[in-house]
Amino acid sequence: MIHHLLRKLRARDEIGDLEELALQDLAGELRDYPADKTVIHEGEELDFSTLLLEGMMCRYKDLRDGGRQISAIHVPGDFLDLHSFTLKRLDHNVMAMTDCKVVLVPHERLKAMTEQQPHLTRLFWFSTNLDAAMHREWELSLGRRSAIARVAHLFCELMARLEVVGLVDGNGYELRLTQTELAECVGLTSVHVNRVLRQLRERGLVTFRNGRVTMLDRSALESIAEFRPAYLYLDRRPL
Amino acid sequence: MIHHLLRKLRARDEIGDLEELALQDLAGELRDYPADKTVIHEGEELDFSTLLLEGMMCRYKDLRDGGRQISAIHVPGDFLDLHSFTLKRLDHNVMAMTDCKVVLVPHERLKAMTEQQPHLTRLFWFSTNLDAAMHREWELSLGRRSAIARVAHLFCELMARLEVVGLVDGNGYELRLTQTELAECVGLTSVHVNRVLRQLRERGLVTFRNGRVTMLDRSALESIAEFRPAYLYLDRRPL
DNA sequence: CGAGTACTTGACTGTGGTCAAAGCCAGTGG
DNA sequence: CCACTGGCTTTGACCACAGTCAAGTACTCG
Repeated sequence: MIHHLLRKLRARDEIGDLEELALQDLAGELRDYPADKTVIHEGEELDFSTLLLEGMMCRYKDLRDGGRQISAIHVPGDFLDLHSFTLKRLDHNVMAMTDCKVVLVPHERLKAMTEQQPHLTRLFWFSTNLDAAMHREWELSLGRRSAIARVAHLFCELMARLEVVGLVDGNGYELRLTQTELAECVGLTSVHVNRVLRQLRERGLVTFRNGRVTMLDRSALESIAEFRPAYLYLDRRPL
Repeated sequence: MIHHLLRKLRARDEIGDLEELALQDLAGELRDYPADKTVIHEGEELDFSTLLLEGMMCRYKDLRDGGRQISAIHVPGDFLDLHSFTLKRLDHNVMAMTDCKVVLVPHERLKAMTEQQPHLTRLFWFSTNLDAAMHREWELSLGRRSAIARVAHLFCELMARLEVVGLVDGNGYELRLTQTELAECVGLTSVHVNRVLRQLRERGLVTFRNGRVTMLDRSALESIAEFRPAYLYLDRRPL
């Protein structure tokens, strides 16, 4: 069940058999969420964290005028809100972008883990720091990249992250988002995202159709995005 | 010496006397950095984290075309790179924006802390999660707020954070940044930041002159910024 | 007092936003 | 089987916010 999480963690450090058992013991209630359901609301008190098993989810914040910014996309193996363990409530909403399966991890069990498993604790800490690193890269996109580079960068990031958990097939991956949701990730309007997607297609770089991203020329795409995956920390360094 | 850090942590949770001693024992070498010095370079291997004692520092990333995005500003009491404890190297640069005093904390000692002090470990984990929360709020600014709201929001955030560590005097605070640096925080050009600052001044909201921010009408400023400080987690919740 | 840096302002430009209409497609029900 | 619905995508015309370029001003510091 926690197979994707294990893949994600083992891409970064060794995990012993006993630790694997300890991880399995964290798992609590299983839940299914339908697409478009907001499952955690800003400010709500939480006593569990949520591990995504299947599907894609996102975190977002709204502005008074209806503007919405998605601050992170999550793929299987990601915790959506591991940070709620120390923050106790969230500063953002969490939504299922597709039908999803998740498993809840009570904060009690996480607390016990911090008392008994310092190495796993450091790995979980790493995992929230990795989220922060992705936030920083998105800040760079939102603040300084052109529209086309922002969209290209998002496609490159998701390709790299989905490779880690084995969800890339062939030269692309499933991505069941609307253009409006894409726009909410990259700080553009859906109209402009549509124009950018056409450009990317016409220049033979990527296509995004029928809920699938297909890389036509990955290295050219990474080049216009200035995608340098170092911020994803994809190598093994013992913690 | 770690007085600002203690204020910052005690704003969020109780810290016992023994824990205070343990925190003091973390401190290693003291250093002074001059303004504008980049003190940590992207990718560099690190075996210590840096606690800021005096002055202001920032983290930033560059793009090929010379574009620069500042992803975080740090004030006294902040760790600049506590996340390097689990990440081992950084995905961004760190620069002193003013003359600064810092103290280095060897990762070895942090590791020992994770083995012996689960409560402090959770507090430090909290602290990196707080950084991530600020990143998310900046993503919202960069992606969706208007130019004037972005600048207003930054001024409001710094006011709130400096209050915590006692560095607000009267109705404002010292902020020795150039307009270009401000622009690099909010994803605008320095020319446009200049125009926005004039507007803020003429509308009687804030002034930013001679390295000082002066709030003329704080609540109006917070309103146009849509500043809601919940994301700073300024209340006490036991970890 | 001169050099260098930061700030200020104006004229012009361009990227991306807004508004609106039409097309497309899957799902539903008659 | 087809008409209808509603959500998503596509396109065009026009607009505006913020960028660019350039010149001039104000301060500091040496």
